[in-house]
Amino acid sequence: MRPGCHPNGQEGRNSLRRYLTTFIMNRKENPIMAENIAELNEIEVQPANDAELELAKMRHSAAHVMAEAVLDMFPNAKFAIGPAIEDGFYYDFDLPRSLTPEDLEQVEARMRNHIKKAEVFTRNEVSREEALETFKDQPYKVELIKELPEDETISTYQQGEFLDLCRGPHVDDTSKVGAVKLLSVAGAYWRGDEHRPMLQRIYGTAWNTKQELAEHLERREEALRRDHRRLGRELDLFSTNEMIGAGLILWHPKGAMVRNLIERFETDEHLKRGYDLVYTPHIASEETYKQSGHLETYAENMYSPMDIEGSPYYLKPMNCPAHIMIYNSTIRSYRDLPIRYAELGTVYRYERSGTLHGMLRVRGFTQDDAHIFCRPDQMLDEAKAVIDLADYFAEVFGYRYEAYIATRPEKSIGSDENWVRAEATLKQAVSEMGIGFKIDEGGGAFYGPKIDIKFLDSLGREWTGPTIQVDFNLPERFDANYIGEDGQQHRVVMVHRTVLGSMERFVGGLVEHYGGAFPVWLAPVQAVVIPIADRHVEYADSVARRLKEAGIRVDVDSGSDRMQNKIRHAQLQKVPYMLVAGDREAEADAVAVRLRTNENLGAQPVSEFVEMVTGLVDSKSRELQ
RNA sequence: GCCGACGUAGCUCAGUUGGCAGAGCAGCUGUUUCGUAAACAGCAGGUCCGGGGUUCGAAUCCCCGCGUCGGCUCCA
Repeated sequence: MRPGCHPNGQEGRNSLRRYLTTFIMNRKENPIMAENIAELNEIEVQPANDAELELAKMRHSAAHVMAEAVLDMFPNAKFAIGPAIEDGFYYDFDLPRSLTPEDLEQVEARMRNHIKKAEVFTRNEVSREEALETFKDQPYKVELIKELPEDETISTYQQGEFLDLCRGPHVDDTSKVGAVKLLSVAGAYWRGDEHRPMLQRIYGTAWNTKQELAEHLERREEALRRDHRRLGRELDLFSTNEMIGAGLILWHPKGAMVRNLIERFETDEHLKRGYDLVYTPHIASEETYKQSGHLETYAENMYSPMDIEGSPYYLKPMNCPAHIMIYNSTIRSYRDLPIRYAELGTVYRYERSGTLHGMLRVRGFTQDDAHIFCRPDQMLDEAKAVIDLADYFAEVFGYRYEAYIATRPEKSIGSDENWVRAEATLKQAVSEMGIGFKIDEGGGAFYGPKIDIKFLDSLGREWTGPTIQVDFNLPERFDANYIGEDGQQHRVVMVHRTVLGSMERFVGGLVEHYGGAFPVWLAPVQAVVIPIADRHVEYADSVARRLKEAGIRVDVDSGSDRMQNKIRHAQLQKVPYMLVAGDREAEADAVAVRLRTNENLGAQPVSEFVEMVTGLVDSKSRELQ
């Protein structure tokens, strides 16, 4: 965490990438693990049960088989590490040339050969000296051996011609490796350090049966079909533009409608829950970020300053300094607290070009930001109230979620007393809300502990959700106080929190969660009226007028297409309702209601349809009837 | 930022050895007036990502830049 304010929550979107990110994070945070290099060459996943352990063992063995195949093709290959990961494995190689997709096919073909031969995995324990001698031509292995703890047993595994430094375990022989498919080649820094050599990493997936492999590949296909970048274009929600610039989102009318509906909902909800709305500028003077500490520790994420009559000003990367200024604009009494400032605050952060990703990782975005200023004794209730809000939003959007409490990192500021109290308070808040949580040991910001809530979407993928962070830093830096009952000045407690994160990221995630089929209350177009022939257009228009009066977002498809094609078109746009209007309907003041689920509800009086839809909208139902 | 791949019509893509810029869908126009996922015909649509170079000639080869994608790093 950086100093200053709450996180933007910009994690990779797919499970593999997220998994790896998490893995690397854990390495950094756990020096004992990080020292245990041998483990790097084995199984990175934390198996929950025996079956998962067996699967991970098989996948790790698959990595060895892949290395064997690569050795066939490149006798001088240098080998780095090849662990099992979620759904599969990878191995990093240093090769004389870049791998092509054709190479990948060849590696896979050779792997199948080795698997067919049932080569036995043979374990050998060797001394450090023997190991160094054996791997003297393998600089990465040598580095690993040298860093193994003194008392570590060093073992090697061999199958066929391939010998690797490895602690195991492995399957008995290569025939036990299941259905394998190589997925991609990518660059990866040796030991994740951008100052060290770039290796070539081959990712593969491996399953016990062909059937499971096929199912996994189908899940990948499904994720691809739901990709918000693809749906964003197909449903005309947003775009980016090379001229405008990378990482800057253009919200088209339909995407803007979805966003606006969410913003209205969330703003109303905040007002109901005692937040005050504020607006703050997009730029602020250098002084601001000197005092907040951003220029000390967050400068690399900030854009170069612009000159205003000789003074440098910065595009804001966070909203908190401005909010704290509003707090400090007058003397506060303990009676005024808590004060909750909410703002859909648009911030700009420099992200390196290679990290940009659709709407999920961008350079300009709008946070549903809020800062709560309270007394220490109010922290518990405030934290609980935020959790309650998060729980409500999760329910409305149909996410399950998991909570993590991130505790004090080694490098941190603030008194022990403050930390102990804040951590205890956050734990108590989560417990009292009846929510299970995991501890992210040492994962807190240096300026305070936090609660992270991860949303789990319809495909079981994790998304950064609400965060609640206690901040001991900014109130100090900006001398933010209140007058207590004792007439003395006291340091105010500041809590940063977002519930949705950023609108870009949240809507992007929501598109994938729903697969583009928004619930009725969020659908940019809720219904399309489909006149069967030209003579029905007038009636269709009159239906549309009545629906619009009732607040329903409706289009009339009065083109010359046949009804079938109009239905197809509305269906592909994932419009919830297709209202067919022909002679029979015009006669009966009705519409024939077809759902995007292909269900046909038959003819309904227009008034009945309006009632049904407004009911579903008011309740924010995810059902269509 | 780094490694690799890619960039041709709104979208998906083809384009041979360097020799006239192509298809399907979408769009527009006309015909058709149809009962639950694609009527028929015609027309129009191009800075072949941008800039520079090689060449008689560049979408094609070379260099630089921009963007996108898969990862790494970063972010959390």
